Amino acid sequence: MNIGVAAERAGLPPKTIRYYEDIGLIRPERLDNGYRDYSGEDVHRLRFLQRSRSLGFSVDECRQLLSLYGDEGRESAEVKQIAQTKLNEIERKIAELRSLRDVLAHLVAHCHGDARPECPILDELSGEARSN
Amino acid sequence: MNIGVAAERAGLPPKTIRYYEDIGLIRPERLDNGYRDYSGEDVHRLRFLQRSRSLGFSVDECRQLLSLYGDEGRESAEVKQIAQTKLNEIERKIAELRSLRDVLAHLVAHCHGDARPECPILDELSGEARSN
DNA sequence: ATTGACCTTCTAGTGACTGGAAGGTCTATC
DNA sequence: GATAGACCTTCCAGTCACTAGAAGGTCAAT
Repeated sequence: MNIGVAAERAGLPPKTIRYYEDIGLIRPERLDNGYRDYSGEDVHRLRFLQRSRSLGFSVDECRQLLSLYGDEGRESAEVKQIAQTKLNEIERKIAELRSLRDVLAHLVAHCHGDARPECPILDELSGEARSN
Repeated sequence: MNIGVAAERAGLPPKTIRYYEDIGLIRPERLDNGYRDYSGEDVHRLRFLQRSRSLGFSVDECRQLLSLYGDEGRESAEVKQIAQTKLNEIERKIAELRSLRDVLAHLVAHCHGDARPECPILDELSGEARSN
């Protein structure tokens, strides 16, 4: 099938699929006219990629996962390790964003937000914060 | 003062400071030997940038904030608007990451993580998930 | 024959830096 | 005066994961 159909089935834009080919994630057949020809298995792999990317795995992690997926002799421990590491990363990002949010929420709450120039947000950013 | 000293005082790498100059965020004087010469005020602006970047504002938002900071006739409402928008973005990102985390944590919890190849994580990514 | 939708490759741009190369300058020491 | 080392300069390229756009080829239907 053509890239447009494969794209729709995989839930990925054609441009992204060509990019994935560039970086060696998939190798579809080619027709005589030069068009890429995707098999059902190719679409399967593309969906795998779409799902793992949307779960926050990097392209390189997706490459590893895809290779493990195709490896009959894999050990699930290896997959779990990758997922656990990603989970830890996500936890760290959440914690970081939460503390950002707290600081920002505090600043926003203390700014009048009117026509006057006085602004605790700018004061804080400039390092001239009056305590609270 | 030289860029190295300014960098240390602002908490930014020299490379980043040169980049900020490239994109027009600061314009230090130049000495006869071609070296950049940072004033106390320059360092102040750099610290402002360091702080606002670390709070999650994009460089363009920092540019706006910096311009508001230097504008005597600003209205704090405008600053508050920028910060509130950023706050909303951060909230959205947190929510998104939390749902990612939940999915991933669920998968990790259900993977044996041993020497066998069976793996619910891969099953899910491939779309062959057995319910739970 | 022509239209329009599809496909191809290629180049370049995104954001916010970061690394490295090649070379100039300053300060201190020998 | 020579040299070493730490600093400074500019410029180019790379990061990540695409995405936009240009120029052109192919296909199916009218």
